[in-house]
Amino acid sequence: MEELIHNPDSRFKETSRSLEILEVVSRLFYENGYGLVGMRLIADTVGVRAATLYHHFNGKDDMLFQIALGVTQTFVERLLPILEEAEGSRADRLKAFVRQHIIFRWQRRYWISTTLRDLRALPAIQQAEVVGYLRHYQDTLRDFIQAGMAEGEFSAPDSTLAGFALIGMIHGINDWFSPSGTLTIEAVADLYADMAVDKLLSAVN
Amino acid sequence: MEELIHNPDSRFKETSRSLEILEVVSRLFYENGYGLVGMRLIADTVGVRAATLYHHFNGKDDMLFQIALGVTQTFVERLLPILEEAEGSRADRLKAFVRQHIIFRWQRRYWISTTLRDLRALPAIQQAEVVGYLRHYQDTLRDFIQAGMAEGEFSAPDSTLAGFALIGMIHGINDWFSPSGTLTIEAVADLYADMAVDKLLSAVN
DNA sequence: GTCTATAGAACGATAGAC
DNA sequence: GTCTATCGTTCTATAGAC
Repeated sequence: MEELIHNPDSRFKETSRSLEILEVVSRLFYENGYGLVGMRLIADTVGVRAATLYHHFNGKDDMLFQIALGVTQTFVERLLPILEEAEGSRADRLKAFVRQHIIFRWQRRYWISTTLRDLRALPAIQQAEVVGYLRHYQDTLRDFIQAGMAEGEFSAPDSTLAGFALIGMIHGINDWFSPSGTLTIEAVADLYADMAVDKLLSAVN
Repeated sequence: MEELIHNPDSRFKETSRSLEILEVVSRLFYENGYGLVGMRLIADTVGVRAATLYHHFNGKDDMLFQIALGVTQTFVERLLPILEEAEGSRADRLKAFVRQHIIFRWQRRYWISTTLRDLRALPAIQQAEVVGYLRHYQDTLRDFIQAGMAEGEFSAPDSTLAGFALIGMIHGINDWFSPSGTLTIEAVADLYADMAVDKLLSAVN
């Protein structure tokens, strides 16, 4: 298994030990599910005693919240701007976004899967903060597709549904992709970007 | 919340009390996650004492296994045949399958989400039995798309990737759909079937 | 920052009566 | 088929030493 890129979110820059722990925790949550992972298992895997974890985090749910908020904020701050800042036509920019989105999701799959799967275990106010970023992402993509439809570059029966269809395609990849298969994640990203823009949203036919 | 259709799987036909309990359990697992749902919470929600549950099931993991196997078997037995038995062209049959697939997934969303999210909590041999049905589903859809490409009715850069893209679109719906929105699940099913067949897999452009 | 020790509650599961 | 009672374990979290 390749190394996962460390989260460069500035919230962690002065406490890299916390980030190291969260890398371990996110993988344990991913593999076992939040509710089945105990503080003792986390401590054993990190290589400390359980009590030590409470020096770095307020509790198990605080770990989950930092994982969910960290990866969601980072996604919105680093990936969404591609839609406006990439080179070329609207179709070109959407393809660039889809490609980077897929690669990001694979690199951060432990954080992302944990977020989407176990978010409901958090208190409502913390859920709402994360969901706010997710909704902003959905809305931004819908508006981008809507604008492309108005300009005649995209075609879809409904911009909201087309946005969700595209998101669904992308989100499903981590459920089946394996780096030991015939395609790299970069190759999958390229083919999906083509399917999404040249087929699903095509205005040609 | 509307009533969910009862699972007609014959495994439950002589013990409908078990099925009633699993309807409650699947919703608790869906809302809280398998690991965070205790036998006492299940018993309280069903309206019995915790010990009573062990008359119907071997344990909590047995409940999860019956949910996962039941809904997966039922899907394969009832939905996959639509691909061959529906009326019309290959494109027509795929549209019918997509529509029924989406409606089925919404009706059985507690069972299905629990299955896909918490399957890894089961012993490996039980996981494998469920995964066998899921792989059969993926393979059948891939072969159907492949055949349609050979006949010139479908077009895609890769039949396996196109199959996963379609599955991803469909599976994502339950993450955002709400019956209180502007579209019914049947309307979403129709629009997605059109997007999948006339756009994503279109051979026209 | 990490440790030992432990509190207090909740966990899955079982025995045996009715 | 459901109950009462309970066993032994594990859980999250804290207090306080180093």
